[in-house]
Amino acid sequence: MNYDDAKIKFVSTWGSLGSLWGINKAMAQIQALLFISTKPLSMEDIMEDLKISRGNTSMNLRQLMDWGIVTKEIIPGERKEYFTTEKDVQELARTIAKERSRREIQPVIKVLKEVSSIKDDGTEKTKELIKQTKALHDLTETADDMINKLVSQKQNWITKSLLKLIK
Amino acid sequence: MNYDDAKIKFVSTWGSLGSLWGINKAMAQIQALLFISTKPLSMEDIMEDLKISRGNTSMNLRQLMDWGIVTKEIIPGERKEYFTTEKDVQELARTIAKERSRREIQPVIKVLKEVSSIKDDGTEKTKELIKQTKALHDLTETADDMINKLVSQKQNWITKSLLKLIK
DNA sequence: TTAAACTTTCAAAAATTATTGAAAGTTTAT
DNA sequence: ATAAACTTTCAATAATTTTTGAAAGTTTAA
Repeated sequence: MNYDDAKIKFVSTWGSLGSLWGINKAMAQIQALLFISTKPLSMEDIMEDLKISRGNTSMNLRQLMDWGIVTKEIIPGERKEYFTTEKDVQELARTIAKERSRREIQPVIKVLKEVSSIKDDGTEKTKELIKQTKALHDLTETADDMINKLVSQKQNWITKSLLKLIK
Repeated sequence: MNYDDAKIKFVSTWGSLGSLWGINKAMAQIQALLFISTKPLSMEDIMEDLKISRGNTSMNLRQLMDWGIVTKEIIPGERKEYFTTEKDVQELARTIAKERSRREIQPVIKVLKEVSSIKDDGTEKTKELIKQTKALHDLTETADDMINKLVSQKQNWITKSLLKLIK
């Protein structure tokens, strides 16, 4: 496989993985493109490479900046804006995990807490609802905590030794 | 909040969380309904409760069974089929993590391995592609491993002590 | 202040994904 | 073998999400 094929394969695979971390295809592809680029890219560059419209590029770049994954790079003397993505995978993972937690997991935890706190009226179905949503609440909270803590270890050694521990 | 409101809130929240674990709304809602039900439910019951069509119910129940989360329950003397879901959250999480890994993460790991193994032709861009996809490959593999291992601990104490370790 | 270079916005169109419902299929009882 | 009770399938439709492209907006240079 040559460079161009590998690049296309990587960008499209990473794009389709977007759903896994809750973003759309174009957004994931733009990030992928920046991730393997040796230099900042302009909107032109991205549109051309991914064959997507200017509007689409603009909107998705904005979202990526909202996520804190992509930053605008001002190149002195240049009129155009250039973009780069976080190049360190650990840091990237940390940012994504944090954002997903904030955007999606926290609100669910809140609802689960609410629902599992309703008054026990003594009926079997109420008892079951409370019991099951409480269990889900605990699990979700623990998992969220763990992901955030693991992923925020900047040094990799802790992760590695943890992995050994649980093997 | 009374039982009915709590139930509706839980089912719809869990449904919208479907995207987080990669399944559609109806599928997640059916699972939610079964999760808090004190007894197995028939297709009729589910259709009526969620106000969805017979076809939709049938297809999504099938998918839930494919995931290994829902099982058919035969009730002696009854003609209808009844359904239940895994009631233990730890086991549920284990099953979901395993399936997602198999369906989505493994194929990506495979592509990352492929792409990061292309021949280094000495150019800067090729070096960058190889370096970055390799880093992503390692991260993805480690994360996948970790999630699977953590989640497959049936006893909760390990999880708890791990959490303490990394706090 | 003007105009060129560039970016953002957003209504409309296209693409994708989910849902319906009725016909076809299956199982069970008699 | 028949019919009733039930489930599955799938083409058509509906809902949702993504993308486009052109007009409006912004910034910079002269």
